[in-house]
Amino acid sequence: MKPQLIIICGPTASGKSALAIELAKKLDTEIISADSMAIYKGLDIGTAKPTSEELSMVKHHLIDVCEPTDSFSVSDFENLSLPIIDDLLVRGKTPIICGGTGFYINSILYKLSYGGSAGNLEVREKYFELAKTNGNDAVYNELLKVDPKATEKIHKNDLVRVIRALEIYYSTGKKKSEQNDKLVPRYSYLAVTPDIDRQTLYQRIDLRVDKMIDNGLIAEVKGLIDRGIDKNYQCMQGIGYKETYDAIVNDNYDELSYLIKLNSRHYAKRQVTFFKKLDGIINVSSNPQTAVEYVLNNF
RNA sequence: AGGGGAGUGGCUCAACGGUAGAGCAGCGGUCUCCAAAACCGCUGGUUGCGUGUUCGAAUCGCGUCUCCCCUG
Repeated sequence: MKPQLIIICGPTASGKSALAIELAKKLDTEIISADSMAIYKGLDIGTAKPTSEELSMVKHHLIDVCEPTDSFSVSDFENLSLPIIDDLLVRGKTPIICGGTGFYINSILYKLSYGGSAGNLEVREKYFELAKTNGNDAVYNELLKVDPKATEKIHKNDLVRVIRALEIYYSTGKKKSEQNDKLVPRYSYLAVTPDIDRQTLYQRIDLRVDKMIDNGLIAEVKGLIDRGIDKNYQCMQGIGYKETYDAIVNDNYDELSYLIKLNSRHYAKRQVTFFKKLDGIINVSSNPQTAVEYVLNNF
């Protein structure tokens, strides 16, 4: 029985895209990008988007779907990706999900309730303010009052999650800890990740970052700044973007390359950790040709 | 060559007589609407080398090596 989806995930610079494109050509299908930064128009160099040539060879979805001024969240991703997947399935094609944002991939695989509410900016701001004036513990104590059980799984310093739990409570009247989602995949899938040793991966990251800078990353970020995009916009949180933004503002580029490489390494490490837990994930060769063969044989 | 300063974990530094601490890096992990985000944990050092003083030295003395600055 053929799996419904092929998932290609893994750390940044591991060769996911090349594998996805090769595979899509062989299977005559389309790619759905699961990348929280490639969704933005105008963020091209720093996100290592597929080239226009690659994009013309294989249809890619969920790249360049919003403006740099937009906010975007998992549920946006979920809402956009599911119909595309279903459409491809109806057309008899196997969707290839390719990306490094594990959280987004999870939103395809599992029907999660996400607390049943979107981000509540009012509550969010209020408690961030409280944290600033009275410390993280003060916010944590608030959560202890309304949803003590949620507190067991959230570290008190993890402000984002502590506050999110509060948002859920004050938006819906229900507790985050009462969510009982069953983690049953919506689709059957074959998930693979390129197998690269850490040292090689880091070398590839370094090379890629050098290339980004050579290819005009700074000019790209300057262009965004000229359009009024500042650090408060979500897209400016992307690795490569936030560091370049600071360098431009401070007019000091001494550590730019180092910082982007460093943050990319940390990110890659988190990705590796995240994808380890993906049920049934299979390590495949980091050589695209070999990996393609493997997938075709097991598909 | 003379004078001065510095040598502590991969890096930057702390401790200045009571048998070494931190930040960063590195490694591991968490993840249910900001996820390229946010957060947690762990491993590294017989303090350049030798010798002396002392109950006790990274800390003081002497010697030696290396680096930096100043003078020539």
